[in-house]
Amino acid sequence: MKTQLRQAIMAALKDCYESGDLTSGELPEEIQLEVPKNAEHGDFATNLAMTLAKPERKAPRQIAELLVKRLQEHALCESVDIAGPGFINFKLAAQCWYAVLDQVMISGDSFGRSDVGQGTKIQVEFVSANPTGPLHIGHGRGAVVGDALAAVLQAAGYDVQREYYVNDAGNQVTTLGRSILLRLRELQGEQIDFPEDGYQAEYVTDVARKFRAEKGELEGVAEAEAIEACARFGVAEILTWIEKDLGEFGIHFDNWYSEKSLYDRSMVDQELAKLKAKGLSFEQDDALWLRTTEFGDDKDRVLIKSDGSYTYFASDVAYHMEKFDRGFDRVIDVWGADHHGYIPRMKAMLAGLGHPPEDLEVLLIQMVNLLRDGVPFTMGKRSGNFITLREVIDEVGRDACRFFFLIRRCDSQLDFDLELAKQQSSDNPVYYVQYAHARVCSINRNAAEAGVTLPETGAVAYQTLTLPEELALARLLARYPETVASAAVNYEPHRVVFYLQELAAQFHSYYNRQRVLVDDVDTSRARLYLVNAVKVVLGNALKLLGVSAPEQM
RNA sequence: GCGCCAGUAGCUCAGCUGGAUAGAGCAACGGACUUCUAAUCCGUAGGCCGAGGGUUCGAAUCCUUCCUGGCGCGCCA
Repeated sequence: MKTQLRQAIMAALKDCYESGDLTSGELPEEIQLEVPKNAEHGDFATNLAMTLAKPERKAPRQIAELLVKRLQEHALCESVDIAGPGFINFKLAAQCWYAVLDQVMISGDSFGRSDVGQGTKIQVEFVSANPTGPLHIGHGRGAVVGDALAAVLQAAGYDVQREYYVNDAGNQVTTLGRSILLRLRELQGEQIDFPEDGYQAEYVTDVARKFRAEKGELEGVAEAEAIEACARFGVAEILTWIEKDLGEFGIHFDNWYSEKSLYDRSMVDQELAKLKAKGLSFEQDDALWLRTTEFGDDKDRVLIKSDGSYTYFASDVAYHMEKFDRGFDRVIDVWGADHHGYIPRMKAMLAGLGHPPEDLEVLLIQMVNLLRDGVPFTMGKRSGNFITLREVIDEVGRDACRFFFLIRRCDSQLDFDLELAKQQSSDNPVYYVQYAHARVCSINRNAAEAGVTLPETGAVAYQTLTLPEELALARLLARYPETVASAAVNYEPHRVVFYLQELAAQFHSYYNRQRVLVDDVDTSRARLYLVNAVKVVLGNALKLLGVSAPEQM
């Protein structure tokens, strides 16, 4: 709708210049159109006059009058008026807006899809929690935001892959192995002095118990070998928990990518060799460093430690280079905000290897402060005092939980009070939106009983719908595709959430003000058409967020 | 000390990349169920957009200096 109008204005303006009606000012390259906050001002507005009228700096009525004449030829505009300092308001003809209803009903599930992504191959890597323990609440936020972002990108025409990076190499895995082994020995009756730096939580004992049941006891096996066996078993076991929890949360990955496999395939050494060949790395104090300062980092970073082992950064270099080798045009990493200090070195590494740093976009997810009755939890994996994602889902419910995580811009912190989320579950915004969907379904059931059928096209609607709130609903529906597109381009899935709440609010308001099923058949059918268009959009948007759209509540 | 993110109604937050009189939801107060689901709606009240300066026709939005809160600044992952 906006695009159509913009094109029409541009064409009209061009006409004006070519015919010599307009001489002052310059033809702008693009017209900015805004939706005025106050609907009385019109459906769209532009500060075009401002641009054109310089240096007079006043709204030229002449331009507006010429424009309206041209636009009326296209039957697009009902009126054009000049308002405020340099503003021209375009009030579109009502049928323009009601035409949207047909678009919605014909497109159905695909209404809202666009091609702004132009098939760009993009990877969203998210969660990627270490497989050393169950997912906790903080992972949940990253999981939902990443998943919804991927869905929004898909809807906007990007070619999207969802990936989970499994950190199955490195110290933390060895620590896990050692912890399991100690618990195993404990189960075998040994007195164990459990170390401070081990994983102390209860689940480690569960893994040990399972290991004992499946693999028996580790008699006469060398310490290092035993730890390795426990570690592998533990990682595999915990990954199944993670996958299951995410699955119940409605999240599925296209690919699980093993860090260990990078080493197994010598990928890390290969990439480090490339860096060396480019003269980007150097040796100092028995360690290998990457000269990231050359590309804007604060200090140089270690790739290989003086004891010969690799840093996490080393495998990340290989991992990210490999992503581009796999053909992705752009790569998004969803990280906890506490990792933000890590971004400069990643960008530096990309720049060093000849990739524009913009190809990597890091989405930082701010902390979730978990509360119960206003009292904050302190969380820490090692101490074992943490709330798992599963517990939260079981307590709050999947739909409410997902919606709650998405309701904010991801770069602001989120207070998550379990008791509040539970107690206020009926006041939760998610039910508000779902209820709107259920209400339309209910109307449909009543319509079927009364023999009122849904019109094939919106023709009836155009003639019958005259109320301002009906027009407002149509206009809001028209905004949905651009909402999704802007959410994708800006990597901000929360925009869809706010749109949904607005749509639900307008629908509820309309529902309370006007009956859909009335004595007059034409009116009933026209309104039925309208509310079913609302239902389609509610359903599409909820699906993007991974929240269910119930038929009844 | 340096860096990143935030600061908008009593509380929790939007504000579409510079536009018109800054918006929702909770909480408060007053109303609406013999009518398609009251998990809803309507109304009232609530503001130095953290503070100062700058950029311009125009700033919550951009630049700058402070203040406050959170998080980072390892040969940890």
